[in-house]
Amino acid sequence: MPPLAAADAFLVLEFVAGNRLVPPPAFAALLASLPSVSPHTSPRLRRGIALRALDAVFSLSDADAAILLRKARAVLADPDLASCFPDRLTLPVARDDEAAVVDLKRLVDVEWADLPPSTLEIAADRIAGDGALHTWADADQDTRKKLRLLVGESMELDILGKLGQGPSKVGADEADLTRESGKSGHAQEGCSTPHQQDPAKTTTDAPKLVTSATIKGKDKATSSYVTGLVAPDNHKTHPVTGSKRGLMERNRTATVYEWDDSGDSDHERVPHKRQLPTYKKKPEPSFPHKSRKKWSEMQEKSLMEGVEKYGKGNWKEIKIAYPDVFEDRSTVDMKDKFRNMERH
DNA sequence: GTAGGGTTAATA
DNA sequence: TATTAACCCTAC
Repeated sequence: MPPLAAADAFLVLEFVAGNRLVPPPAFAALLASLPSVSPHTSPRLRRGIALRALDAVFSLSDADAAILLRKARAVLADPDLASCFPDRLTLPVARDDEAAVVDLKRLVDVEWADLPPSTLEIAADRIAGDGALHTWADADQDTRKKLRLLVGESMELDILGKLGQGPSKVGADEADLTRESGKSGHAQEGCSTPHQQDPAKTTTDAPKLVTSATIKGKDKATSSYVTGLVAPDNHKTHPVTGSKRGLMERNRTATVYEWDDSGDSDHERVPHKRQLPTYKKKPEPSFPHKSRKKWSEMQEKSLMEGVEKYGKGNWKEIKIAYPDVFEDRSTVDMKDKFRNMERH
């Protein structure tokens, strides 16, 4: 895989840094494997790294409350963090150290919950979330093609349906889309959302925190740990609709690995001989097969009608002709069903 | 995108 | 256990 461009590395890092579920070793490995993201940093990225530093302090199981407070105080005293937590996140004054630690943990939880969305999440929201209608309405033919690749046909159907532009405009029906080509496309602008950058800061500043030891050796690292997280399988069809899956849709056949962060601290690694963190395979998800759906009388009747009207084998035309009836049936389903019906 | 063989789950 | 409908896989 070619190395990520710095701007793309920023997007990945900014997203992952703010995800508390990503364990420290995985985050450290990601930092090491990505190209330098300087100077593309953001308040979210700095806050994410700062909160990770505090989480690292609280993860010290063998330290008593006084030690935890001292370490947390050191993190909060870092000048780089002052701008991250202007108001709420200050060392609480409590009756004793243990109570203060509890209070601080609670404040850290609140800060995690209040992290602003990442640039990637904002972009995703614009093409498939709350902002999707506006984006799709403004998109021209070419832009919609790109958007379709990202969200998948079923999501596109949903969005166009809400726009009142029926399902016949989707997919192969390029003629309809062509009629709209006069409009100018703005959707892609969403992908170039300002990165909330602070040009004065660089990521070489932020990692002065607890994670600094893991960041120092990052320049020459080439391992791409994240590539093993999810297996791309987007050439397959959608498990329910039969349509092509979008890049943003969950792939039920993907294998998911979890980082095992037990006893693996980065500073223990030998320079230039980086150790891959161990990982364990997650149990299979609980949906091994698409649940069997019996064909309704309406579906059977419409299928027969469609075959009479459009001819056997023109499953796609029939599906388009009865969008509501065959919403949850793929053309393969329809072919199989008709074959079954023919046997009687 | 479609056809046809194979597999699996539900039902008698 | 046999049958059948629904679903999957692969070649074209």
